Amino acid sequence: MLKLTKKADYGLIALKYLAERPETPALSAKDIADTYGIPAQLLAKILQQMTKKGILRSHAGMNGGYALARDPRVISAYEVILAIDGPFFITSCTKGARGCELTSNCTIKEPLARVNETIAGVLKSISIQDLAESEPPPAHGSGAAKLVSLAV
Amino acid sequence: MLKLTKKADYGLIALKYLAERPETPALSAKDIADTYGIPAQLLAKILQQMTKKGILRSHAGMNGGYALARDPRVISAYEVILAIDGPFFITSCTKGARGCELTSNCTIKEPLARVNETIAGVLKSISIQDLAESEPPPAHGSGAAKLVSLAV
DNA sequence: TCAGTATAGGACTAAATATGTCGGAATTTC
DNA sequence: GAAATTCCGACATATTTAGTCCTATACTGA
Ligand code: SF4
Ligand code: SF4
Repeated sequence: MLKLTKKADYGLIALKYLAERPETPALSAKDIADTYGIPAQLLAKILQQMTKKGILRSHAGMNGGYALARDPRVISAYEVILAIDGPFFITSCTKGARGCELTSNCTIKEPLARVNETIAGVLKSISIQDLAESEPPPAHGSGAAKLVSLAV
Repeated sequence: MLKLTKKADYGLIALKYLAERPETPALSAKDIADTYGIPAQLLAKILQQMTKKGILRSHAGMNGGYALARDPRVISAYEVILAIDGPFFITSCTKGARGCELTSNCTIKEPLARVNETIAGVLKSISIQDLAESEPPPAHGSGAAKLVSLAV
């Protein structure tokens, strides 16, 4: 419940890895997978999905691989999760077609939709750059503090 | 991914329903389940779990049922989710025993732990009372605005 | 005291989702 | 042309979620 999929997790790891190596022209899925012990074929698919969504650039052939398509500061965690796992909803109802049958008479749908927006906002406020920068565990509040407004 | 379980959903619905009827001494699981078309036995278990965690009071026998154990203002959505679905973690690693094998050399674990705390904070800031009050869809920002500090 | 109503809880099944694998085709470099 | 690599769909497996069944226990009121 309310858990990130490993695919999204893997995707974030890979992006962070790429963000930390801006000089390298490209890294193959296998390279990254081996570094972290992630199943190579699975990671390959994840990178492909991100490529389709414009987060990565890909290049086939020898010395090919993937590179960030944009500055890591303008790639949000939200965007990554969206690319890998599809639309982001904490409830089952908003999930397009076969949602929840209670949708019509459910009374907590609206409040939860706002919670959903808030969490999405949190995720949107985090960039790949933020992940890459937080290498040294900050003593206390060293990172940039962000304010998220929540209306319930 | 990052989706609330239906059990937590059902639990919140039931609590809201109870919060809106402070005068009634108790409502049975069946009553609530029938009102919303939720599987009765499933809801019963959910209510039992919340009773064990001290969110509800229960009473067997005729005219028995469940009632809020505390003021709805001091029951948070976080607490409810915790009672129903167990410890709240968006990542697999922090999940006690059989987590993720990457835990040792994973570089995004720490940042994600902070995201986890932020989301938990959002959930903690929402009370059952908030859910019950938001009945009339507010025009815009009618609800109490809350600020959540996020350090990445 | 007994019948009816309700909670309590274990064991189980079924459905859905997440995770990982296989096999092959297309692309690029050397 | 051979090796490295992305690309893509179909498949298989594992885990989680959702829901059911059955039985025991507790309380109420006639
Ligand atoms: S309709 Fe209500 S119960 Fe169904 S998924 Fe949406 S919020 Fe949850
Ligand atoms: S260790 Fe890293 S990859 Fe594994 S679950 Fe935690 S954050 Fe995700």
